[in-house]
Amino acid sequence: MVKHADTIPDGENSLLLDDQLCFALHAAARAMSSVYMETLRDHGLTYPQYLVLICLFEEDGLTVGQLGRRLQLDSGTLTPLLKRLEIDGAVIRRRANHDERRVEVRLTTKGRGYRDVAKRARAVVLQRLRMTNQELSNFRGQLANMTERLRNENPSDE
Amino acid sequence: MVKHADTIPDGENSLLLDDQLCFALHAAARAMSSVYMETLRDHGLTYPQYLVLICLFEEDGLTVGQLGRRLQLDSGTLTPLLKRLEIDGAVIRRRANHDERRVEVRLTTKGRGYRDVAKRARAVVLQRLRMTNQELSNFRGQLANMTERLRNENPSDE
DNA sequence: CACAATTAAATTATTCACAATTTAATTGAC
DNA sequence: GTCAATTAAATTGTGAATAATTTAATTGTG
Repeated sequence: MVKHADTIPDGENSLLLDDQLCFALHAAARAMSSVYMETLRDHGLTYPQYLVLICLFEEDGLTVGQLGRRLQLDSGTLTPLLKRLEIDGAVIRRRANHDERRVEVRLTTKGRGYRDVAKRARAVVLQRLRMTNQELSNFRGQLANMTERLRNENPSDE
Repeated sequence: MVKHADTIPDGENSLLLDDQLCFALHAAARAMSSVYMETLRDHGLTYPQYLVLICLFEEDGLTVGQLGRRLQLDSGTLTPLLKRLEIDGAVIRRRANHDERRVEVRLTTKGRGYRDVAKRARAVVLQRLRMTNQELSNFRGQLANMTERLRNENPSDE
């Protein structure tokens, strides 16, 4: 008897690329990054740098650790990225007075100026997406929900 | 008169991190990769290598270019990745007879053996997600739809 | 046939992601 | 107050993503 389960895309066992949620997610994330880069590259910024900047627009003077918890990135990623932003003149890194282990990151005038670049980059993305605020919000919620479940070691009963 | 539009998360102009679809997407993609890695790392595989392998499970003997079109990756990413898979003994790369510019990638017995690892990795993800096949399929469709719109240079009327 | 244009893959360089280790500052137990 | 434990960031090493360039094979035009 030859089983041909492998050729039946049943959802549970399929390994077909087009059935993979993970591939769709991976592709979407890279497409999103790519669209942001169209605008950002003219200003010498990268997409992860954009994410760091909007964190600082929201609250300036965060430490490396606070940025890392917010963005889910560790110092191995952030330290060199922040050094590049400092060389560019967008931020200043300074050891905290009260605890010299901490490094505080502050926007310069040039750094605050990137706020307009960020808004323009975002506008391009929104124009392409053509989604209503409601749709955007829903989709974002679904993604956040999924992320939370993926991060949850014990799915309810293990 | 002081405008305070910046502090009102209106969806259109907000630069708050939690309002960013892009960040939710970025975080979800990394969380997904992380869960796959939990299983894959025990076998010395990475997540992008997993994606290449399931392409080859679906159709063996693809060329570098065909893999690239399927996964949206160029030779700068694929060549070193495939060399690592070859060193691992999972695939063999061979110039095509009829056109020596092409490099065909074929699974070895060891490579085909990773099919079980791939299924197990996928099972862990599905268990965490706790989504029905219908939900998975819908979500995948939404992501693919979004990717297509992001890739589309001219959104209908430019 | 000869030679320009095209195609396929590889290479080089920059940046990001992440694991593992190291260094330095701070805290806590005694 | 001393010293172990903890915390914060930096460093090191590997792999991946992408742009730009290079090399080699093939195709097409004359």
